[in-house]
Amino acid sequence: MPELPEVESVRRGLAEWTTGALITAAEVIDHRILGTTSARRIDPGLAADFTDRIVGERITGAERRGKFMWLTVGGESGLLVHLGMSGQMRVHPSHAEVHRHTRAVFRLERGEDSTAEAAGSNGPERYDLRFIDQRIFGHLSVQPLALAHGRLVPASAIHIAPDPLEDAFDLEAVVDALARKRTPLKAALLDQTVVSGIGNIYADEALFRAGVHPLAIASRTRRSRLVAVVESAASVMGDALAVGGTSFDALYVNVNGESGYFDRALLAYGRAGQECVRCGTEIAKLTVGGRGSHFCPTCQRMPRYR
DNA sequence: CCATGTCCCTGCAAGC
DNA sequence: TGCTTGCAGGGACATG
Repeated sequence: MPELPEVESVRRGLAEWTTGALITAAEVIDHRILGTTSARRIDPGLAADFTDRIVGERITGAERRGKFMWLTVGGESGLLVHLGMSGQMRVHPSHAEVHRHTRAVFRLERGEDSTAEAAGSNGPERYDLRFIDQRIFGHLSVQPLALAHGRLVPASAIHIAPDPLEDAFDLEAVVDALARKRTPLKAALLDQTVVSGIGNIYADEALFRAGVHPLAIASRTRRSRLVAVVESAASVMGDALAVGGTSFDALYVNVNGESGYFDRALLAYGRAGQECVRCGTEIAKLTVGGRGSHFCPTCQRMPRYR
């Protein structure tokens, strides 16, 4: 399940493989990956419009805010890529066998100018960029860029808060936003308008490391504890990024198809019934905000509110 | 405005 | 053995 560290690993690969490349062709194999949930119903014009907008454009960079990632194309727009829970962006030789869950294919061309057929030139390098998504929770779209929190981001991502790895990240602002939430802290951490990039795995890990119960009400939690939770989220995601991210169920791989190793470092997520590494208590699991939440009942005490 | 609920989608695992 | 059911999850949108 790609969260910030996994998306950043993919972004780095995309930056390396696609910057400066020309998009010479694009094919949408499954139109459901286009647009948002309402738009993805049935709109035959969408796929044609999508490909028309990017074919012939040159990719100038790969950027990310939280779990939203985009390739800058033609200077003024972005090819937004959200991996959802099972999306992958893979770089393949054009002739490579097409994987079963491939939903879109972009043909890229990079390197020498096609006019330069001079001495010893092999011509431009050609390869595929493929969007693969088993569960179709991910999506692609071409968006105008708009200013939000000091950066140009795709229009549909302007409501997203900066993530902990950005210059614009403001710990005090995040804590202020959390303090206004009357919801369980776990749910507030997953709210991408408060802080972006945190998903279910790292929310559980951050709460465990900070020793805070997932059901603690954000607005009733001491600021010092909110700070600890947010700092834990930032550090645990940084640690995960350093080893290429988490591949809990093999749905996440980078552009080269490689998995990350952080699943071995998870202390709470997916460990229900196992012993807490700190105190030996069985890790418990409950549902918060519709998401499975793993925690240690001893290390993460539930406050008593009056 | 804010909080909560529903839906989208597929593959796997558990249960009968 | 083979079916059905439940579960996993991010985010858009609807509802209270």
